[in-house]
Amino acid sequence: MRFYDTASAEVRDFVPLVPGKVSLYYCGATVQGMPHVGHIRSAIAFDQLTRWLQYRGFRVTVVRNVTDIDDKILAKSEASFGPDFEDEPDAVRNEEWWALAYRYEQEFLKAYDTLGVSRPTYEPRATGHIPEMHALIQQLIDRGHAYPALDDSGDVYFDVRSWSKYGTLTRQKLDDMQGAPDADPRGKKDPRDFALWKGHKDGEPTTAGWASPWGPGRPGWHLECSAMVTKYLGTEFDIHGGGLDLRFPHHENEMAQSQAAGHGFANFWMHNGMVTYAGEKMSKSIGNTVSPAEMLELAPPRVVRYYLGQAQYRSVLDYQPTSLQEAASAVERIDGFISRAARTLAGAPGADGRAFGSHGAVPDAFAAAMDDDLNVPQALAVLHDTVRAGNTALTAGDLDAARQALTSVTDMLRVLGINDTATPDADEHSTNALGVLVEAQLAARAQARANKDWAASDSIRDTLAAAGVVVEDGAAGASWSLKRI
RNA sequence: GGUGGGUUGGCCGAGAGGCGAGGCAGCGGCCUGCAAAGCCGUAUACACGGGUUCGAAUCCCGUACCCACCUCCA
Repeated sequence: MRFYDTASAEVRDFVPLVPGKVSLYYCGATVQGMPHVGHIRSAIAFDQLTRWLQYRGFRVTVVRNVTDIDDKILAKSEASFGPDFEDEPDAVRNEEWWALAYRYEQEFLKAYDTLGVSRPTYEPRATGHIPEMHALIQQLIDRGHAYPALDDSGDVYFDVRSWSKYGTLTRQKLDDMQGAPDADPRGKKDPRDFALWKGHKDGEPTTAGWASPWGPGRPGWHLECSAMVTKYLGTEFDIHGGGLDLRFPHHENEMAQSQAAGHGFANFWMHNGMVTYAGEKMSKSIGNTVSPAEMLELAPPRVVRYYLGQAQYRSVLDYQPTSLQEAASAVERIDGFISRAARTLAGAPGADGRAFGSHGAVPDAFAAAMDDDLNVPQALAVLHDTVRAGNTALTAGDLDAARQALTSVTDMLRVLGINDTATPDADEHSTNALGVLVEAQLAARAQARANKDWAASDSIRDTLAAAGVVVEDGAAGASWSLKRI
């Protein structure tokens, strides 16, 4: 198994620190607004990674943080008490920062759940880990890598000049970097020094301040992740993930402060590519975001999941208006095979006695693709090839081959997180009112066809189609399904 | 100024020195009463200019354009 490691800028063999176990931390959301599909793509990428590691037999501990305190959350909450607040349609008036953060956290969770992102093992909130952060800050001060602000702001800064390895994650030299735009020294020794602790400011709610040895305040963003990852995964762990845009400064700073504290920290750094819209990065500040909810109006969750997960995780994914339709067609093709195969194989016990959908193994080519830095596009090619082989087997009446393809396809779908489908509609509905009515119509149509009354036959088919029932004629008579997409 | 990535057929999207991944759309065929679904077939694709090589989309040099990060950002 090989993954691209951002720190070494190469694809390397992945060997877990502890045999049989993998520890994975990836950056979740700063819950200051509604999720957009860029956030979800990241979660899907690391969900695919998790599922693949699990398929390979590893016990995976997944940690995804929630940043529930930061400047924007406070600013938005404060604005919500103002007279002209209409930040966005979903915003709520007079909302305390912690309520606002909690509300958006729930929105993220809902989106993750809907799109089949497995729940992490732990999902810690920054505000719940203040003592751990204090300990880490103290450690850095003791080691000479952090200092209380030279002014009276109550901030505590990381001293980048004290850490010679600063910049190694992103291969940048301090002196080549543009000066921090807020060149306001604010009591810093170097403008690039970053806040570990932010002193409480007048006007900020008292609920957003915690006592500390350096005065009341709240944690800096970068520090949260370092403190939490250490609590849940230890001072050294296998994989740290997140969006490509987090490499600098966030991950560079995390790495610096943790390693300066003497931690081994991440063995692998994995970063997912951005989702763009018309070639531009999707982001709140540009205002070109597409929300999961908007996509879910256009396509069912599995199609959205397929779409957001179909590209290799490191590549840019450019959203086009037609993208979801294309994904829908691809998913329909897969589902069509599963439905037909399940229908044909129902009641026909397998040669090896296994029931429909039982767990088997994924094709070697699929496994090889996934092992190679999660090459999902290539894995999907194997999936589609298997679907084709399965369709051919069904046509030929080769039930064993069809069964094998079906098992294989369902296993691949499970790995990719687009499973939980394909209970054939006809079975599902055969005993309820809809099923009885449709079957009655199909019986009438069969009679009309026997009489070669094509007009009557087609009329019934058209009526059913208008109601969302798709009729297909096959060798064993007509079958039907509900139009899904 | 620094750092990283990209430019593949109508569209999406893999690959990375030598059989034209896969999906979507299109076209032709088989099947069908007609459809649908499925299957089969179908493309002078690799930004541009040089070079290396028996052979380059893939390596080297140069050029152009695009994107991301260096500020909050998945």
